[in-house]
Amino acid sequence: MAESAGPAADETLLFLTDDQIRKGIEAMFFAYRGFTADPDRILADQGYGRAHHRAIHFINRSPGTTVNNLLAILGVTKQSLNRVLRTLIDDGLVRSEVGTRDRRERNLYLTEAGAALERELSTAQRDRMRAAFRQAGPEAVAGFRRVLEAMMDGDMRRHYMRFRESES
Amino acid sequence: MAESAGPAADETLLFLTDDQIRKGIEAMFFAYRGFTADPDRILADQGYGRAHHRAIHFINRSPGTTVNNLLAILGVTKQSLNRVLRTLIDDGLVRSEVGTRDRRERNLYLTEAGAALERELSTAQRDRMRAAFRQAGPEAVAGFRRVLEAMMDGDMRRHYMRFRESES
DNA sequence: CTTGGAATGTCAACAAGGCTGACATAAATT
DNA sequence: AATTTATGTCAGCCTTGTTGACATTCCAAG
Repeated sequence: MAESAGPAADETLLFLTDDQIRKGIEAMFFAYRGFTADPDRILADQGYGRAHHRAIHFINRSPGTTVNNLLAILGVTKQSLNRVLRTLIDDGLVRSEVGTRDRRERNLYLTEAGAALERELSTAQRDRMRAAFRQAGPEAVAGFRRVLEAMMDGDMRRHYMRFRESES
Repeated sequence: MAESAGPAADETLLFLTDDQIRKGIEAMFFAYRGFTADPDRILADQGYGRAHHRAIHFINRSPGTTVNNLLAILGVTKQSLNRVLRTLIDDGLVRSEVGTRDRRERNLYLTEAGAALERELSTAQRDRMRAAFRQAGPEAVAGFRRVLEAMMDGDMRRHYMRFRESES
């Protein structure tokens, strides 16, 4: 188009200037701190960390999931996950059952105590998210999700979408 | 209101259901991985980590900033920041000047090499962010920012806003 | 002007949680 | 029977968070 560099084009693409993008980057950085702040506090009290939260969250989301599945979602090594999982199992928050279909697999479930901690963590995190959602309004929330989905890596989007469907 | 639990209310508040919120939480988790993936790869090649990226980013954003200022923004202990800063200074990416007004302070600047790495990192990160922004559209971007701003802790929002103003 | 406290930065040591590599075991598959 | 797959474990490394101890510098109260 002849006037693609004209003022009209500049105006419609203002959200793509380096400055706008940089603001988006910092927004992401600062918001993620807030996003994890409340669970982090609770976890610190119990001697756990963010890694434990992630494991608990995804075991709760899909009870009976296997170690391998969890590895793919969390994107860490089995050694790293194993250390976290071991403490959760030893502390009686997670139950690991030998798979029935394939007995090499371990199916992971939250125990009652694990579910209790999960509720405590997700309540804190949801409260903040809910407040942010309410304050921003429904259309902002839709935009928020659209941008985040476009920002994911393909693999991660697959895991995200699979969940969205299963819970539609 | 009498009909606050009626179907109309349910519909307008659908974005506040536990399910919607949980999707927001997972979107945040998966998107943050994508957000840091590209810089992480570059940094790993050079033997640096995310902490170095953060320091470089904020020194670039406000040249001459003090260590104390950086501490407040990054939300880590001075000892932790110092280690990262030390390697950056030793490697000639950051210059630390004794403050003129107050000689206890150190004013931090990127060297030419530091600025070059900063450009490499921010280009990678901006490219992904720009693609996500373009794909989602301007209204989604506005919503994205509104939700993220509402999600920040007060302190962090202050740091975020201060920057937004200074770069208006 | 001196002295005590506050601010700032550095050094040392430790912990969490990533990583790699090597290896064992059991079960499924070919 | 041999191979592949899923899982677990040991050992060791790195980054990046933490505390504690300490040096330097500034400022303000006496």
